[in-house]
Amino acid sequence: MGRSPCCDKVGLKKGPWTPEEDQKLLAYIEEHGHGSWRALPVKAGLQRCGKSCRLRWTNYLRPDIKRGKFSLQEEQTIIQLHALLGNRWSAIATHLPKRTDNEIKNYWNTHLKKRLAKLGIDPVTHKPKNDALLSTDGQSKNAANLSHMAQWESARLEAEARLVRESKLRSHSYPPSASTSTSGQLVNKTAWNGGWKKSSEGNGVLSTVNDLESPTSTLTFSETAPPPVMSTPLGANAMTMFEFVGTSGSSHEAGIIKEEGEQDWKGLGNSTQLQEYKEGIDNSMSFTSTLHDMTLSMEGGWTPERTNSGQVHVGNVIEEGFTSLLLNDSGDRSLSDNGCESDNSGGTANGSGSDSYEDNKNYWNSILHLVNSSPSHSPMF
DNA sequence: AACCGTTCCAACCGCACGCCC
DNA sequence: AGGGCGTGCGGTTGGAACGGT
Repeated sequence: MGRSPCCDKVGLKKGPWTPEEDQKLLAYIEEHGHGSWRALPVKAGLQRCGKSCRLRWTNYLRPDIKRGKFSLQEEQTIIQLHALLGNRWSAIATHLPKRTDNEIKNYWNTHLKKRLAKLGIDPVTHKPKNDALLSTDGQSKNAANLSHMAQWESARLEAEARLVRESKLRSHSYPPSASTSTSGQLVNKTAWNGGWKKSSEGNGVLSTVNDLESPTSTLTFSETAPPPVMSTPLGANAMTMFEFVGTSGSSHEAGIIKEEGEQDWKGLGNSTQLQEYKEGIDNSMSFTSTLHDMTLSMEGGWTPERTNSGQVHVGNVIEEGFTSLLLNDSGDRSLSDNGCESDNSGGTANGSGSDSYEDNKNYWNSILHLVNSSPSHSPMF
């Protein structure tokens, strides 16, 4: 199909946005909605191309954006989803409410990719770089099965992400929230695009409101109404998976956000916890899965756990398990050539191949569990 | 203090795709 | 059917911030 240049570049400003520009853009969108992005700059009195305005809005000024450090849970969600979806940042972003694809992409490239690499896990394939262990007997076949399943799930998620985007476009009931701009401004709005209205900071300078919740503490998922489409019997639980992400509750107030989270990663890894993780999944987690008809039989007990209860409990079990798995090799520890295989099981530290295999299996287990739980947990389902 | 290398992220660029005429 | 338009998406980059020497 034809492609037109994004805009007439002559005379248009590029580079960082100034507070004044932000203000103009916000004021216009709050009053009129964005409408046609191409037409917006002229109407809003901005010397920018529409694309730049759209980006500034979607990645920064939009009120329903959570900024600040990623929580441990968010990190893990990103890693798990990346294992399934690859660099489909927008699809991943649909699972992380209030995070933009750009932010997730940046975070992946600057933090998570390196961390996985450090662990000896290929950030592209999410397999151990030393893949010899997987190349034998039925394991490669299992990997192929998983890969096939991931592709299938990926396609499904993509379609569903589209649906959610469409439904979001139709939805216009946003609650009050705050967002920050680069200049440190805080903007406080109550409506957007038919629903948003500026909350009367009449002086033209959007005010700093000290008592606003910090960006990382404003995430409450009741704010985002489930899309009208694709309701599930578990609709009310749709947010379960993310409920603890960035809430003002324990994790945030306890400072368990990224930097501290990294410490967490370091502190959690040991074989006992790995075992607890496995047991925890067996005992505590139940899934309603769109994949439940697919049997994935991995050697060594790789079986999808599922009950018929329809109840979903995704909590710290999987988080900690995944954390343990990754953190055995994270942080300050220098990795030898055998990378994750050296002592992934923490306390055991025997570097046996079977441990590596077990850990890799658990790594993928955790990912599979995420997939299993996603359809009924994520905001879009 | 000055310099230099690294990290991080906001913003840009170009392609792809869907919709409409 | 095919072309134009609008927008979404993912890759890349520029420069500020930071840390080390």
